[in-house]
Amino acid sequence: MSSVPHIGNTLEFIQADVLARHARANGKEVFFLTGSDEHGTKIQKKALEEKISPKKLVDKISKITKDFKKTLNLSWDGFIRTTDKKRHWPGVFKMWKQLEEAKDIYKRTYRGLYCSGCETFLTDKDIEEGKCIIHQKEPELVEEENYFFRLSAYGKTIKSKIESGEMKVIPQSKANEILSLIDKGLEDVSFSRPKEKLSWGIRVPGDDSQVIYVWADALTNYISAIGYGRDEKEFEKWWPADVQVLGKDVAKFHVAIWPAMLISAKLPLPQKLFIHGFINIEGQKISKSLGNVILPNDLVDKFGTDPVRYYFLREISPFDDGDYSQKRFVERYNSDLAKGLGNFYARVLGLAEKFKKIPNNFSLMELSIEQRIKAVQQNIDKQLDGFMFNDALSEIWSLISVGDSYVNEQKPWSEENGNIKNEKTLFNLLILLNAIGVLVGPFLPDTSKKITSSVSLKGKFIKVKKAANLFPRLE
RNA sequence: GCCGACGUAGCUCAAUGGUGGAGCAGGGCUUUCAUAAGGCCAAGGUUACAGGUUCGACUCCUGUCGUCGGUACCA
Repeated sequence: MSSVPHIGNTLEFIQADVLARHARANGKEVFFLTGSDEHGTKIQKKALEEKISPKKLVDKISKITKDFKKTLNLSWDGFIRTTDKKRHWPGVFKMWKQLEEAKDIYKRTYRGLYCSGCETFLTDKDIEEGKCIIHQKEPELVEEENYFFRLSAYGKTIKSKIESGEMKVIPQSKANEILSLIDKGLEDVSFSRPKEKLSWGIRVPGDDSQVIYVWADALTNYISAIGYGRDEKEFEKWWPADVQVLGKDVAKFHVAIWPAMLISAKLPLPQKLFIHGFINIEGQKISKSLGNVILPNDLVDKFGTDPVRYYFLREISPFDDGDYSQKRFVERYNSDLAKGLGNFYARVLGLAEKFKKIPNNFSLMELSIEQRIKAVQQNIDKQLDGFMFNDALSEIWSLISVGDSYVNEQKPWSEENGNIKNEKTLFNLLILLNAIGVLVGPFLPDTSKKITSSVSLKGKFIKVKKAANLFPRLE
């Protein structure tokens, strides 16, 4: 990333975090990795514009990105920077060597139309009537020596891995886009640049005049971070990844180049690639020129971490582009969080606090409620397996409706019921509330903690302690 | 241009070829334990449009219109 991540870039952090927390809750050992790609032309250019060194620039961006861990309450286990010479570079060198050994790296003259304004080679769509669209200048024919990666050799294999489900690409529509590219035939890709053109990067092993092109460098982060090239035991423990979460803009690189590199290096492929869409703001694309960029911190300061997580998981469709709208946010917040979960919490605990002692006796459990909780649990597993964060959440919310209806039916505030009946009602409500608190954990970690620590199921009697309103209503 | 996806209630989205559903918003009724919260009920649709296949089409086929992607060195 060449600038500070906005809410569009942070969606995947939240999604990946839910997957990691959910897997941990199911007893799996998890390594949740993220990081920042810090090399490449864009960084070099941006640094020049800001009149600071590339190192200073990436330090700044990386620090801000790392702060999201706290802002968004993320649970990553590792954060890799591609400028990290100790942890990342050995993996890149090893990968390069493997590709060379497989004879998939070769030197070739690249001939292209170069625009000195853009400081890059132009493609057909950058050129109109022989001139660069941006600079209205005729590009010059430039030749340079590059190392190339034999991507063309791997199209067929990648296709079969996708079609057989060995590497699942979700959603299918994105898989199809790549498959049609493969059918047209993949071309070899340039994997290095002369250092005069691009100095900010990792030098090609054994050839000091060339710098490794950003994709070859950056994609390797997934394995360098977990030990490839420096701690093989650790690497084998974690690779292959169960899932990689990525944005649609980088789908092509992850679904074509990355698997090709892995196959060439004789490494297993990630099992799933989940590709999310983009976020619009009030129906418009995020763009600096429109000035509609929203930073995650702005939202969190205003609404809190869990509500922000909730909105993006519940309101944004996991596979298509989504929209952030202030109005929708407030609607969601009030209906689901304040009047839904927050009110249910206050309602149940308020009732419970009026009773001196609620026996902690599971024989009081209503079968229908118990079964409903179990069903929701299973459905969440299923929904998250398919990355349907929104549907998983509405499963949990259906339990709140069950609870609210149950309160209305049983009227546990009425003394006419007698103590025994009311105790049973409260027992069921507290079990239900606690279950909701647990289930909501991967999505809303803070809220989960607040709920579960309000209900203590340890002794002979249930102890309750009502905290402040979870989600004060917004006007 | 070529390839592909999509178009369903005001909004966000569901519906193996077999009576088009849910949540939210808006409307009515109702409860009082709770954050002027909860519950219940009704309403809301020519499934973009026009044809076709079929006993039967949101679903399959063709065309039109509209929206959005992909079209390789843009993190």
